[in-house]
Amino acid sequence: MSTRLPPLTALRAFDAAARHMSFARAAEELNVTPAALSFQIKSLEEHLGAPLFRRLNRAVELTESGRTLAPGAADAFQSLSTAWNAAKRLQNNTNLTVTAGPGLTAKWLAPRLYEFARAHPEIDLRFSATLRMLDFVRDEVDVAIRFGQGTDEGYWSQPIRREWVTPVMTPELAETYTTPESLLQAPLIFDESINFLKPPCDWPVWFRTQGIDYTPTHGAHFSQADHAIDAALSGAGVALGRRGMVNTDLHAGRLVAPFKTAVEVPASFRFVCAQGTENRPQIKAFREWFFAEIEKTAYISDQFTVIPIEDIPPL
Amino acid sequence: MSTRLPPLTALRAFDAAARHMSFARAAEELNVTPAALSFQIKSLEEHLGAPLFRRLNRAVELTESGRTLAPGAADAFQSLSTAWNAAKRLQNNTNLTVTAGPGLTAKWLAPRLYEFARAHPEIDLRFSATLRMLDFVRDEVDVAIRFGQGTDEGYWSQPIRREWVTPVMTPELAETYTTPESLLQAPLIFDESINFLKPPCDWPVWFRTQGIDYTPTHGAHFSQADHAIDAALSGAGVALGRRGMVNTDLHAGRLVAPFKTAVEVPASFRFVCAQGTENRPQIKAFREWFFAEIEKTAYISDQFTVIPIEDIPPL
DNA sequence: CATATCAGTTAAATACAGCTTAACTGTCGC
DNA sequence: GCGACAGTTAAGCTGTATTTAACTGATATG
Repeated sequence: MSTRLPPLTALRAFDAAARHMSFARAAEELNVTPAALSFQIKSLEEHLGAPLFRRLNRAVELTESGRTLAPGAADAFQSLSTAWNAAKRLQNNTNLTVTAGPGLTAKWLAPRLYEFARAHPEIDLRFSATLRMLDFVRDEVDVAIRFGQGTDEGYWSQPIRREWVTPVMTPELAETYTTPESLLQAPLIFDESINFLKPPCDWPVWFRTQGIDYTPTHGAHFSQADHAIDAALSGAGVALGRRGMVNTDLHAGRLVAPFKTAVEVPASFRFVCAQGTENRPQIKAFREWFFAEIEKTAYISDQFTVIPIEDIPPL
Repeated sequence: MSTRLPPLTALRAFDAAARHMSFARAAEELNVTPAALSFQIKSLEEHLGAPLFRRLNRAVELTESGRTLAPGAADAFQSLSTAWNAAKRLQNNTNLTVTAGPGLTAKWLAPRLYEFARAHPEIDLRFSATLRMLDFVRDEVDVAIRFGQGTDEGYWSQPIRREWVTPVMTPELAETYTTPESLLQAPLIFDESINFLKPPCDWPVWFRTQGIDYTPTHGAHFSQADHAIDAALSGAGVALGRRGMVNTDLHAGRLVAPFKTAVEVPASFRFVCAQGTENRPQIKAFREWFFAEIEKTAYISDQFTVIPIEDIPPL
């Protein structure tokens, strides 16, 4: 049990030697002479009471003891290294790495990147577009914009206003499809990126708000929200657009939402960062800019009657 | 990235301080004076460029940097410690820890413990009865006797002869239930510990080998094999006994298996240890004793017609 | 077959990290 | 106000870790 640990530098030397399977290369990695490394390994072997390496002609190989120790040692130094880097990163107030889903990154963050850079030239902003749930330390990320029904326990989290979906299309298409009923003839575009929601939030649900019982079967399906919006932008059809994904295009007039009923999505975006980091200069700057930027297109939401999904009558 | 790590002793001091939330207790743990610990922390903070602890009146608390570093450091030293202990354990040739399921431990290993101890007085044998799949390093175990359909890739593994099941009961009950058909009236005992097998290996399957279509619904159910055998031993009914669990009692005559048909179980016991440890003195001694002991009751298997489960005709 | 080279070891000298003792600061509880 | 407590600081010592330089023994090369 409480067998005290051997000298840590010796363990680090062993780790390097085991990873490289060469004392010479290990010595190089640690910026010491091969002699020093040889001593370290020898000292460790004395502490253990058994050899860790079998010295062969021009190579070394691990003994059973070495093979037992090596993986744990590698893990340990890996873990120390990431943790230390993460702590170092906190010292840096000019870098900021933000992760968000591919859709939001493409449709909301990327188009505004230039504007943020102009407002905060001292901050080097980076994006990491992934859906993977994240570990701020391991993934070297400072801020996450997450969408879903999850909770953010253990993190600092600020909800962004509620999401809704409503049909969107190019202004040209809007001249043809002027009533909800006319959409029954329209080419519909499906965004599967929010299929995981319960209750679902799809075309049949929106049609129900119009008193229409219709489950469309044909149309283009996209696994990512931004691709669905891009298809709508190209005039390919009518998409059920999520607020966060389409407000930029609605604001610019590239898309229109002719029907003034929207379905509230039973999930929301949250601005998430590690507890206690919310006031680091670059995170605070980004957070304030981010929420101010959202407010700029808030007026769009006011144009809609947003119906909570549970208030929609089944047909 | 390649930010070199700070002095490792300082990191260890930080780990201890963060775990205890007290420099004094950390110093005690590391067998150094509080002054030394204070210097270590200070040195680490200089390397980092930021404080790790906030010094309060009579306590310390972690800063954000400290909170970022602490979990990784704790993991790292934990990992080092287990790996080191595992390597140390390899030096010890007098201890042997064996893990097996509760059933085998109770019905096979425990009754033979005394015999092994007499044959190998120099070896201190310990049992760890658990079903959990194991990590030899983390769980401080040398040998595992595992039952199942799994593979043992990455380990040294030796299969034990095939398992089968056949009805067993006390000699007294055997006077009443002399034919397979008579079992339809017998109180049956169910061992649910092998319910996970596919295809299943239960009463209906054994009855099919006798041309009987019978799915019993009543009877005592046990989640562990040894409890089912204990029930049979007490005369409470007829159990479907697994070879490994009942051969000791059959050999001793405490149980009898009047019907000479057994169903081969589609899974087997394996003797498993870490690669390269199979010839450590105590493991080799145990292994040889173990397989020799099994051979002693091998004659029992010869008394049965063992039918592979896939050869049993469906009814 | 001699020779250069490569990987690791050993010896002796040295530098410095890390430790200790001892005295000090500030706070809390009595 | 006093003593106890938690952590800090200063000065000096100890021993670990490192370097230089020479050595071993195996392998490749001309």
